[in-house]
Amino acid sequence: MRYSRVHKAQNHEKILSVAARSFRERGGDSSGIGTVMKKVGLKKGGFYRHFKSKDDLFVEAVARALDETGKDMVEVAKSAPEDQALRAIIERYLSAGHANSPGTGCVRAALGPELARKPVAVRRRIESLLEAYRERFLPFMPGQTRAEKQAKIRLLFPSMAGVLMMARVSSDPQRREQILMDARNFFIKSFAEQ
Amino acid sequence: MRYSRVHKAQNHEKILSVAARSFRERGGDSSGIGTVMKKVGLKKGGFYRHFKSKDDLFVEAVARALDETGKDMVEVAKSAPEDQALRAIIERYLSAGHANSPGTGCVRAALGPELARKPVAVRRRIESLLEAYRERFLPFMPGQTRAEKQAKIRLLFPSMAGVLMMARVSSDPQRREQILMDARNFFIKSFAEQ
DNA sequence: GACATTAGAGGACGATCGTACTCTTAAGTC
DNA sequence: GACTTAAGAGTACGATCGTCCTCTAATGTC
Repeated sequence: MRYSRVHKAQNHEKILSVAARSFRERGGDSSGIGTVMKKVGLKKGGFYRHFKSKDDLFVEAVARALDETGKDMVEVAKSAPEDQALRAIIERYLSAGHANSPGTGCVRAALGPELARKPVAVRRRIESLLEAYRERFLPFMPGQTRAEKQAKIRLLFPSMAGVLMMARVSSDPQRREQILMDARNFFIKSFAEQ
Repeated sequence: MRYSRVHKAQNHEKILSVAARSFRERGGDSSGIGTVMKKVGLKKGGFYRHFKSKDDLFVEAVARALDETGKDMVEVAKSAPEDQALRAIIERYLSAGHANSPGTGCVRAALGPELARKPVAVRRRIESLLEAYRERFLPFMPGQTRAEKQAKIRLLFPSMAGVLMMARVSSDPQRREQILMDARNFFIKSFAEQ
């Protein structure tokens, strides 16, 4: 039967947030439409009233994830002493908490190679999402020109994502923390000091 | 019918090298046993004469890939002037060629998050493969102690992998090259100079 | 209040998945 | 040369996949 517009909007929200988490936790391929809908509490029959295709959901979920993590990270930066903002960002990104919860963490570290394999049309949409994400961090980056700051962001986040993603491979928590600590020191020294 | 031991060994080789490429190109989930066997020229019926499970093939394929890329990278380092070895490694890793051919490139950048999602037993096997990989690069790393060199390798490769993986998302070759170039400069300055 | 629209259920589509059998027939062993 | 072993084909298993269709009943519109 037909449901109200607000009811639909609520379900749309739920699908998006469940998908954003499920994709990051299991990977896009292992996280089917059926599974996502079931976790929302719906049957898969109604999926296509909300999204044109799975790739469409994927992009929307990535957008949602980037928005959430970006917002969170900016908050962390803002609540730090002004000259410590970037350091706070790095410490948060390379924290044990982030490493232990990919489902609510950075899209790059959870889905990077998968993004690269998507068809060009999808990739272009994702690129612009990433650009918007980077934009948020401009105020916290050192550097003279805007281009200089942008270049640093384009280097810092992917690098940290690589470290985080490989730290997650490690099965030993102690070793994992060691890796993250070394990385924090390195990135703080390279980006946040002077 | 039964085939000879050398015949089996040859097919084993073929399966492994096809899988190593296919996994990196399409991701483990999108690269099924049937597809791999077909590309080898066999039917999937015989697969389990060669491997216990798909995860078993996965680990073996990762081993193969790490061995090949490690060997290649070490060669690059060795054929460079001695004080330029690490620089040569970085330049090769962050080259357009590497970015454009994930199927023959670094496992981290192609399968990173997927590795992190595997069951612990699988992850442990992969960890030790990565350790062996890192071992190869000890001679080319600056640093006083062995621990110091190891720490640098454990930081450098994942970081570069992150950059490479995100560069692959970019649909514009020029932008991609810009990202890689900036990263080369950064990593050379941070690791290969002084 | 009549009427067109639509959210979601339910089910079917053909494909592909990983795994596990049997069967044929040649290889390896003695 | 008789006998055991095993490589690979072939097939079947139950699941799951993304997508599309029909049906229902309530919603939004006039």
